[in-house]
Amino acid sequence: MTRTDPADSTRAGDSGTPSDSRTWTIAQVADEFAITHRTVRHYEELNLISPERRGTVRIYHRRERTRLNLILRGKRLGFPLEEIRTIIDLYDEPTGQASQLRYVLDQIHDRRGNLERRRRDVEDALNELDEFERRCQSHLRQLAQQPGSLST
Amino acid sequence: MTRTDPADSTRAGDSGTPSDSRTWTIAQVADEFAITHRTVRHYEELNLISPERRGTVRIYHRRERTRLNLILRGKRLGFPLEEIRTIIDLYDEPTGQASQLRYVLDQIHDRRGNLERRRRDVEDALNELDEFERRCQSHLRQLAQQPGSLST
DNA sequence: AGGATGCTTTACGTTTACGTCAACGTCAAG
DNA sequence: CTTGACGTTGACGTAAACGTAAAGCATCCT
Repeated sequence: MTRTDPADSTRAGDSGTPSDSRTWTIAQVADEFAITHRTVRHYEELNLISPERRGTVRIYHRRERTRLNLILRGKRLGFPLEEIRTIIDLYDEPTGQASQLRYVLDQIHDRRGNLERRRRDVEDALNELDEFERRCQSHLRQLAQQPGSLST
Repeated sequence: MTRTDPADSTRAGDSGTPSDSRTWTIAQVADEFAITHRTVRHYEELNLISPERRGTVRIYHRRERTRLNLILRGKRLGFPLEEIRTIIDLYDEPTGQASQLRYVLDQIHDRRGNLERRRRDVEDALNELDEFERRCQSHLRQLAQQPGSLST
């Protein structure tokens, strides 16, 4: 029950412990993120993460954990993995040239449109749900005040 | 380009034209909702919609359009079709018994939790996107004020 | 009459996102 | 040294959500 939530902030500002060198095994990340080894490797196959290799074994750094957080949130939001990859790749690109930066800004614009529609969809769904609940509850109250209610 | 948006309100209050009897063919609904025949029939196979049958041909009523709106929004939010089915089925159940109503209210509770987390996820993603855009733009301004900028 | 169109069913193909073995390497503990 | 525990690479399986013919009716148009 005491699950250490792997909520990394995207930027590390903790200079007290220069803990940016911590590493994790595949079992540890799979466990903390509540996914399987297979899933972790699958994300690697799709180039969503790229852990270090010590010989043949995979070593996961903070960077991979940050990416996994973004991946899983993207999944919760229903994005396909390929799309998620392009998004999180966007987040840590060199951004050297101005043309490149403008391209990135374009992408950001598209992403925002996408996310804003999702937000509207969520809001609408929640509002409908609320209204429906009100109707159900008023109906339930009516039933409670009528005969034949055996408090089933 | 002049696409009639099939934005039905869930409840019909338009008593001027008792247009609740309009019907559509599969081609019409597929076209208006920008999906294929196959998709429409697929939703029928999964009991997400159940159009009338005139002989062998399918006739779609307002009810099907309402459901299609809910289905497509559910898809945009990343819900699997089976889950969508249980949700929209919930919305038009008999709700006869009190026990049934309580069950429905329970389901509503679960759904709301789910949707609220999605909302948080969307908000977080939007906030990160905004911050990232600000960084990109400030970076772009720096580039514009330095030599070597050939306005690529 | 004879296409051309539109709708139908049947059925196999495809993509995504993993699940599930199988078979093998490796390293510390008994 | 061998037994686990943990890791690795294939490679095939699967469920969801359609795509994509293929082949058959029905009707409408000229």
